[in-house]
Amino acid sequence: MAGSDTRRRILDTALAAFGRDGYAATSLDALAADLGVRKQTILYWFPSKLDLFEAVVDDAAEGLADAFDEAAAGGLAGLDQVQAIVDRVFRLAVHRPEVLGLVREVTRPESPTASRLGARIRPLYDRARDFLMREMEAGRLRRSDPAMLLLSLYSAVVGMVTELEVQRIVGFEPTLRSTVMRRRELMRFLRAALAPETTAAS
Amino acid sequence: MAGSDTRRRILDTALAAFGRDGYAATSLDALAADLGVRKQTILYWFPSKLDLFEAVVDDAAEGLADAFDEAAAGGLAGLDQVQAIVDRVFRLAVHRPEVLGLVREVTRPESPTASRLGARIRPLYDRARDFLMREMEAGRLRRSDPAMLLLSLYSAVVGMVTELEVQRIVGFEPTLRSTVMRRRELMRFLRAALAPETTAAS
DNA sequence: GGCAATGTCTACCAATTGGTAGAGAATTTT
DNA sequence: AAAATTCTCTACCAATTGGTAGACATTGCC
Repeated sequence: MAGSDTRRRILDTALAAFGRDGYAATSLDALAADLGVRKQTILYWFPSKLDLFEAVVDDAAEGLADAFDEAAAGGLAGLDQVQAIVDRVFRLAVHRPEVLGLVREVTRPESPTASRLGARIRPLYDRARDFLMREMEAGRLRRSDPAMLLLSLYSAVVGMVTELEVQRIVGFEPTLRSTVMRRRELMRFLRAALAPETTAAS
Repeated sequence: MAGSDTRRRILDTALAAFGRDGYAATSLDALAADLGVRKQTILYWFPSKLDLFEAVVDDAAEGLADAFDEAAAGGLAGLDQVQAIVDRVFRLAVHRPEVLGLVREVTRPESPTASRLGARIRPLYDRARDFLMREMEAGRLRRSDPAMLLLSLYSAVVGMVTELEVQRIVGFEPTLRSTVMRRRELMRFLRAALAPETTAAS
């Protein structure tokens, strides 16, 4: 059983490293040093660096799917459901920022595994789109192209969560408090954009 | 004069490579091959890879600043000004996607040059914040924390523009038409979020 | 023409990279 | 206890990395 524990530890450490530094900037030697183990142990569990990366991507996708499932389990509707998902993603981002870093890493044009993550994410995407369409149909969300809307949501959320460094660059140090404020601001933003028009349409 | 032309070509090619593949995944040899030149020529113009990267960052920041200046030159107000900037950034993203790829690259936590870009971007940031505050004051934009709002805007715009690959992953191939639609969708989003409340305040 | 400066090149180099081969513990199975 | 399996290790390796030293060509200047 010690073996599969090693495997688990490798996956976790690799996720952190790939998510933080990117694929190219992460060397197996450095990873092994972090783990207190030799590089060859990593190559025993994963035949190559790319295989390891793919396993990490699968693992991260699973984590994301779980987070969504959890947020969707409450059976909420409309903006409340959106809020629950945003909350959940933020929680994930706070205590495992590497996951979203990895998403960012894998969604670059040259990524050899973009299609892999795509396949893993696709079901989530379809579910989310169905949800949005249903809610629009029911008049609980403003009507618009759900695919486009999802991209907007994705960009806003991942952007907001991932680009913490921008915050630092621009002068204010990210604290727990400021993170909470960011989430609140994002929700204001989303509410304003998603709420069905209550008065006259323009 | 052939010399400074080489320098210019190196900067352009390096910007494309760093923006597309990231710093670590870009080798000087590959860059040199792209340029039809030897690596040592690059090292003649820029003493080290990191120096080259910093020069590229400066160059990109300058390009961004120019784009903003151009968009701000019209002297528009409120949402019209926001729209002009979004339009301009989109145009930049369409014909030089590497610039925003580089922004993404440089805004990761481990980036050795985050502070560099920060210093270059800071004036733009201050100007934008002043603009937002003025417009809120004048009642032309919904009132909220301008710093937070700027981060939201930044995330939404860069996210939307940069994460083209997500679009691909999720199934629809980015075309010029779809890019235009994305911009329109983003503007709807922003208008909804930024427009001053015309009816009762909550 | 001689000369200095500029710019690109060839020839290397030490360090690091991902990866192979296989020895040697430790554990499980028989 | 012997044998087989599982796991981690040492010892290498070829290729690539960023970078140095210095030769060679080209240009403009006197």
